[in-house]
Formats: sequence, structure tokens, C-alpha cells
Amino acid sequence: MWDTASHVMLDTAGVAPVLGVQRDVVGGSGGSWERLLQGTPLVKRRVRRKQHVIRAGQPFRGLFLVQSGVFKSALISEDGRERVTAFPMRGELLGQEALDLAVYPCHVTALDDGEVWELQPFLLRQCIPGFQERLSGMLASEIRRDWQWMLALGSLNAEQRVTSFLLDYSTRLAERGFSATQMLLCMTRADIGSFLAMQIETVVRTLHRLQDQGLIEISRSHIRIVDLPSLRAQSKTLN
Amino acid sequence: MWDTASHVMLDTAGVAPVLGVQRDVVGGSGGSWERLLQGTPLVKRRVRRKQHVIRAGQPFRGLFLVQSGVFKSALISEDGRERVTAFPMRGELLGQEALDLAVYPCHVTALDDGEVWELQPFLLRQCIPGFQERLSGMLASEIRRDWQWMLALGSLNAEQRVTSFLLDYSTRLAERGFSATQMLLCMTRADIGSFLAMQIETVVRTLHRLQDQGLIEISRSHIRIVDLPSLRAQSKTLN
DNA sequence: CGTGGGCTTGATCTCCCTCAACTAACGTGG
DNA sequence: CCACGTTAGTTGAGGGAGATCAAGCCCACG
Repeated sequence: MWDTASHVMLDTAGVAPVLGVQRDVVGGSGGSWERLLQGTPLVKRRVRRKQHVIRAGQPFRGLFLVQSGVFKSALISEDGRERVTAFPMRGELLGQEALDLAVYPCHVTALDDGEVWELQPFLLRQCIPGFQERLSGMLASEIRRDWQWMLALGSLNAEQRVTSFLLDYSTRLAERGFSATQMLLCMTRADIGSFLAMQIETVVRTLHRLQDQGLIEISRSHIRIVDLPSLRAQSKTLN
Repeated sequence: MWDTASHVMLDTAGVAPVLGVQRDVVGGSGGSWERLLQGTPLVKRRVRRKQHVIRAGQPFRGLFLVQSGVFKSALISEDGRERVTAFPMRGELLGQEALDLAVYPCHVTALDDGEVWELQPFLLRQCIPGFQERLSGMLASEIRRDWQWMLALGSLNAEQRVTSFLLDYSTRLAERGFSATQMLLCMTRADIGSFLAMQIETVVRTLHRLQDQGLIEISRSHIRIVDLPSLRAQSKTLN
């Protein structure tokens, strides 16, 4: 029935998305999709927690623009290794990596109840001027995001990685009108571990260590950032 | 004077690029740029080894399509950490990650004498139908490549990473008409280490171990793949 | 009420990082 | 052309962060 708001919303910002008047999220390329798509016949689709939006191997049907909810994109190799590549949120795209393919290479799952809008490049590029340009911009921004994480995972230790993840997650929620300090980690520890290239046990231990340092508070999937400045400092420390 | 061919060319395929009749490289999105750009006034630029094509922080001037040579793209964080993100070759783009930005976020250096063609999206999308679509396709393919490497770096050990790197490099050279078994590693051990998220010493030791196993032969920057099938098996072994 | 998936904690081990010293090649200026 | 400084590559020894293995816990679910 759609009521289970899994993130703590700020009173002031919480209503904005419902009215469709929220500010542009993700500075630059991510913004103003709503305005752009106005008047376009859009297929909107609601998805439930744990439901697949895209399955690897399925024929390419188009992209999906996240309207609400948090998702998980995972790449699978032939030999069965799996890796979470992203946790898309509102304003971000699902299936972008398949744009020039006949089949999707990734699984995309809802971690949350949510809504996605189907975007079909073949149709939209004709009826929306600037659509393809915006799309390219978002792809470029995804590449930068990936490279940032490659850099992080290659040069940071476990504690700094987890910290970076929490800060990134918090920031992105804040950009969308949710609280930056109170949130639900709707992904499992295994998902986080997969994304950060570390084992579940290490994720758990690291979170605990951050709690011991008084930087965060965790209870199950709920997390509160206690000392944001220190956390920021933490993630930047060179070892 | 441009003659220093740093890669071992096959006799048959070696002349093709010069005549401009080489087959499309990189299946799908990478191909047929030559045809597409035919008749377009293109700024072609020759670059020497170690020369910067793009400097991080410079204002965005457009993309570059690699026509020859091998390049190195490196992301730098505020606190000075650096990470090699790619080693682009012919048919691949430089500066794609800056498409929606005002300044380039990455350094791009020539590891080799080479040639690049300047592509200015603002101009080209008007005079070339399908330009923006092709561009999007290449960006999507870059995202997949990044995710593949994220998967590899997160789940493979040092030996498997180096093996994967060698195989990838060899394959890409072969796709461009060079030998798949005899090649010049025009990047330094440090570059490889940065790309594979491991220390120089580990790269060196791992290469040596592969040589001891009779899979490759290395002398300085020259490398020969002796046992390609075994190398392929190596990279896929689950530990 | 039981079952199982997700989570937590402890003990051990190992792969790779780190530091240090050295050699080999390069290129630059005398 | 050589001498020298500089950068790239190599090798060894040792330690530590995180992987691995094993066991138990907790809550949500049927």
C-alpha cells in the first residue's frame, strides 16, 4: 500500500516530491527531467521491495528513470562472481549501461518500494529536443562517479571506504530532501561489502568501530550520523 | 619523425590503418567513426610520447578520438591521490567524462607518439546525424568497461588481475590489427599498479611469477605472451 | 513456534603492503 | 663521448590489514 516510507524525511522537504516541485537533484546533468518530460506519454511503473526491475540477459527495452525508492545494480560475470555497481536513487538512471546493447548486462533490484519511469531513447529523442544530450551528460557523470569509486577503493582502507560510502549515501539522500543524518540502510551488509570490495565481516566490524568512536549509531538497518565533520575528516585521512 | 612504431604490427594488418580501410574496431559503438566523420572539417592533432592531451582543470574544449597511439587517463583527487582509469587506444574517446562539465577532471597523457581528432559535440551534433546517439553508445560501453574492472578488482587476486590486464591489453591490440602475443607495455609498472589497485612491487613480482610459470616472457617493456590459453584459464580461476 | 536469512563476533592465517637497498636504463649537459 | 643525475625497475625481509573459517545470535517470516 505504499506507505512504508523507509527514509526519514525532513518535515519541510518531505512533501515537495509529492507535489512535483522539488528542486533539481544532482547538480547539472541530473536535473529537470520532470520539466523535460512534461507532456510526454510516460509509462510509470511501481515496484516493490526485492522486485527486479531489470534482469541480466533480458532484451533491452529502454532505460528507467528512478522517481522514488533506492535500487541496486549488480553485474554478474560468466563464472558467477557478482558485484554491486551502484545504488541508484531518484533522478538517476537504470539500465544506462545497456544503451547500445541488445540485452541488459546487469540485474537491477528495488531495495525499497519505489517508482520508475520508462524512458525509450528511440521515441524520446524524436519528441524531446535535447533528450539525447542530457542522456549523454548523465552517462558522463556516471563514468566520473565510477572513476571516483575506483580511486577510493584503490587507495583507501576499510574504514575510509565505509566512511566514504556513508557520506555519499547521506549526501545523496540529503540532495533529495531526506535527512542527512538519519537514514535507513536498505541494502544488506553483503551489498555494501560487494560495492566496497570487502567482506561482510569487515563491513560489520568497521561499522562497529565507527560507532565505538562515536561517529555514528547503528541498530540493524537504521543508522544515525552523529559527528558528520569528524566523519568527513576520517574519510580523507591519508594513511 | 613518427616512424617509431612501438607495437609489433602484423604484416597483413599493419598497413590497413594507413590506408584508412581498417575494419571497425570495438564491436558496436566504437566502429565506423571514419565513415561518419567523412567530409567533416576535423582538427587532427599529433602528439608525442609523454605529452599531455588534456590536463585536469583545463576548460572543456571537446572530446578527442584516438586515431593512433596509446594513452593514459588519470583521475586526481583533491588530496593528491592519483589513479589511472584507462589506457585508451584507437577508436576510443579522450575526455568523455567531461562531456557535461566546464573543466576536465582528468589528465590524459600520450604513452606513445600518436594522433587524435578533435570532436566538438556542439558542432558535430548539428552536422552529423546520429552523432549524439553514437556518443551515448560509447559512453555506455565505457560504463560497462568500468564495471567489469570494478568486478575484477574486487574479486580477483594480484595474479589474476595482472593476467586480466595483459589479456585485455592483448585483445585490444589484436582488435586493432597488432599482434596479440608480441607487444610493448608502453605504460610503466606504476601505471599498471595504479590501474589494477596494487603496488609496483606486487606488479613486478607477479609478472615474474607468470614468467616463471612459462606463460609470458618479459624484458623491460617488451612482453610476449607464450601460453595464451593457460593465461586465459589463469584469469578465470576462482580461489 | 520453528526456520532461515541476515548479522555479529572470535580466532587464525595469508596475501599483499611497506620499507629499504640496489641495479639498470635513460637523457642531459659538459 | 662520457659523467652524472634521475627515473624505472627489481629483489628481499617483515609486518599488518583484512580474508577466511567457524560458531552463534536475532529477528522476520511462514
